[in-house]
Amino acid sequence: MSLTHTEVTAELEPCGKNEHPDCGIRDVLDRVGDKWSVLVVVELSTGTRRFRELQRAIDGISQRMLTLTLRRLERDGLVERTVYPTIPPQVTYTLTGSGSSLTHLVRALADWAIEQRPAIAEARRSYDEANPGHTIS
Amino acid sequence: MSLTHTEVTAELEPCGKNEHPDCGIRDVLDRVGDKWSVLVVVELSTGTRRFRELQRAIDGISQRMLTLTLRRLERDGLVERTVYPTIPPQVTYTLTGSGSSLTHLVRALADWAIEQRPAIAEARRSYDEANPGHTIS
DNA sequence: CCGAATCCGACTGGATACTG
DNA sequence: CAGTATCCAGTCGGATTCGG
Repeated sequence: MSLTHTEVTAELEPCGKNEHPDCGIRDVLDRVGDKWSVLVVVELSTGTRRFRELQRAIDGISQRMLTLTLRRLERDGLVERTVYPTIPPQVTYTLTGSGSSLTHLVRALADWAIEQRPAIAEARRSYDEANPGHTIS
Repeated sequence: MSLTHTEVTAELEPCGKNEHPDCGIRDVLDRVGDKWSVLVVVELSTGTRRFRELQRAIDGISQRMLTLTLRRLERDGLVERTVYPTIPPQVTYTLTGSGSSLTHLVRALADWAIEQRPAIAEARRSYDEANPGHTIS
């Protein structure tokens, strides 16, 4: 549960450097940074959900993306998939230990986003005002 | 600096729900989840950098992506851009207050990634072994 | 050195239809 | 219900070229 921040941070820097093209953290962070993965993890942080429940809860996700996201999370051992051979079939998803450890970070990130949102919105507004027609976003 | 986790977390859940399509946090998290943004922030967490320094430090980034990433970060008020009208031109980038507050989260995320990497790698291995030819990634 | 602009292939992801 | 498969428009991002 405790994230043991100590000493591990020392290994952080070389990850983006030339001398070490890809230390394998990239693909892990990609999972975290994924648009839908975060929302799925947040939704599952409350408890076990079925496929349709997730789709209804997460606005705008297609069944294709939900399937892919869940498969990837399952592959990474963050989500456990349980199939009940009933008719109609019933499948439930729940966070594993690794998955719920991620929840705290996701929440911290969301808190940060909520906290910084006004400042960021204002920064964007003034930037766009100072640079009209500057296509970035 | 303190992230005030209290009470803010309560507003987290509705963000992905149907009743609230997009509460504006999405685009903020998109910035965090961006592949290059994270690396740029990490690199700048050490101190001020010039354009070419960043490009050399971050392996694999094209000048186009570096420019776009820096512009977006600047637009969001996370990075400050300073131009020295010398010849040849010199431009430096440095994290703002908001930017460095993000650093801690990014580090926590990187720590988590490093910590979970072995488990995730093993989970992927066993998953791929159990599901051969199952194109996901 | 620090970019902007254009081209273009590759991948993403939504819509739809179909299976068990 | 819980997926899989196919199609296809939109986007991302690398390579290249040019300018200040």
